[in-house]
Amino acid sequence: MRESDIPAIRSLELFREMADESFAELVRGAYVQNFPPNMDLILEGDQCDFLHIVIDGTVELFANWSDRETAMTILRGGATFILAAAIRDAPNLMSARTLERSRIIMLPAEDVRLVFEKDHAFARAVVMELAYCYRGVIKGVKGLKLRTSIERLANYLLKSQKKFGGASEFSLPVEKRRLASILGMTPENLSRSIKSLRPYGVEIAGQVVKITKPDDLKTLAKPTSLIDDPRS
Amino acid sequence: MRESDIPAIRSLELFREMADESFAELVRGAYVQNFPPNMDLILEGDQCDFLHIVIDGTVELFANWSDRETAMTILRGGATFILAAAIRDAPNLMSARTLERSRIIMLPAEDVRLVFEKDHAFARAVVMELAYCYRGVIKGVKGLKLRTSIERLANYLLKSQKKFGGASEFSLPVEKRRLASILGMTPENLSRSIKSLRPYGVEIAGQVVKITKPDDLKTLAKPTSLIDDPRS
DNA sequence: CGTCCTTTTGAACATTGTCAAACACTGTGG
DNA sequence: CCACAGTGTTTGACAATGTTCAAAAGGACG
Repeated sequence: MRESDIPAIRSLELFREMADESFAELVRGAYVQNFPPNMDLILEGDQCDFLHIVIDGTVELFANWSDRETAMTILRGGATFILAAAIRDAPNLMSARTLERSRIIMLPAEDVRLVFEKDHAFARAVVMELAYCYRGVIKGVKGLKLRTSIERLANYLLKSQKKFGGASEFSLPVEKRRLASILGMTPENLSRSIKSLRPYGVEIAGQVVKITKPDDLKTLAKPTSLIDDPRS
Repeated sequence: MRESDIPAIRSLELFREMADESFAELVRGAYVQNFPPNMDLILEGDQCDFLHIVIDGTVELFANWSDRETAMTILRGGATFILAAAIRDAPNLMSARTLERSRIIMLPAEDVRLVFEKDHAFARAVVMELAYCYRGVIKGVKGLKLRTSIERLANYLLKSQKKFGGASEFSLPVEKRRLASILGMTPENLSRSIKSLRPYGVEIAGQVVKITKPDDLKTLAKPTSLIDDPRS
């Protein structure tokens, strides 16, 4: 790995508070690598040898069963993946692939477990991160089980809008067919759901989203911090 | 709390390895309480003051949104709940109620965070437990998104059978309408799904399940350790 | 310019949910 | 012990939601 990567890594929440010595130990065995788009990184069921962290780019976590596939989540800079598997030394429950050209850190899972034992600050950061991920998945399940697909889409749009600073026009950060899978529907169904949001001031042309009646959309979406707030 | 509770608590995985001193500190502020059935324990959105652990009985975690409700999971002896919220000092994402008369430990969340800082063995146990819960939820999402309701039911039955030592006849440990909610369907739909499993050797009368053609059922259910194995 | 992939559209179909009513089970109080 | 209320379960008819398949339209890229 390059020397120049180190400051960026160190400034990630997971590593920010830990002792220099422990950080050095972690970094010693680490790889940093660039991957092209659409590259498989890990395979569901494989043993988990490395904790992965996205520095730059986009990674999709997905899962398969019986010839079906579903997108579980999409990760961008700063996100960790397969932390739980690395900690428990258990097989991965999800596969991962890059969607764009991506830069990724790989920390040997064994080093992670070792440093976890020694360094309190790191242990705390790991627990915080894991609890954060857990809560993220719980929110996802609540959305899936309590909302219709149109409601999920409406809330997704409002959340995206917030991420883009509340602008009334922004660009979808994901392909529609992946978005459909994330939201738990087929691409065809997403296409129709988008149309059915038109009376609520949603216009989507290509990747460009325009929300002209945010209050109407919110009335339909009924967002709540207990499902839709990524922090909290 | 009673002195007589202490050995049972100590033997839980979460506390087994920790120092006597730390354990004493945790137990000092703890409550142990019996609750009648159908008692609300915590409410979604509330601040999380106590880590809860089920000693005996049954607890349902559930969530609400917009006049709808869904069962998230059902917990029995030994299970912790709202660990993630306690660790992060964040609002609960789920509500909890007893289903049967239940005995429950409540540890002040602040004590948990304090002892986590001091005691390595406890910190490790917390991370392990959290990673375990995380993986459990991920498996749940995979089931929801990759399987039809009949497939979920089939796998649920096979899992239950395994829990009962593989007996061809056993008794449902949950009310059907709750099971329906756990599996992500309506009670009516569960009732019909049960019928549609009859050709696969499933007979359910009241709470009594009989599985006469396990191989046929498995062919339909296609269970996999990456979704259906509670450990791993 | 053509090829490949995504997106959209339409029509048929399958699955799941809703509503209303009947039925079964449980526990209570007469 | 029985009648009864209350709750959970099942059934039927129907509506809503979501999927599948096929085909056309639109974009990206060599």
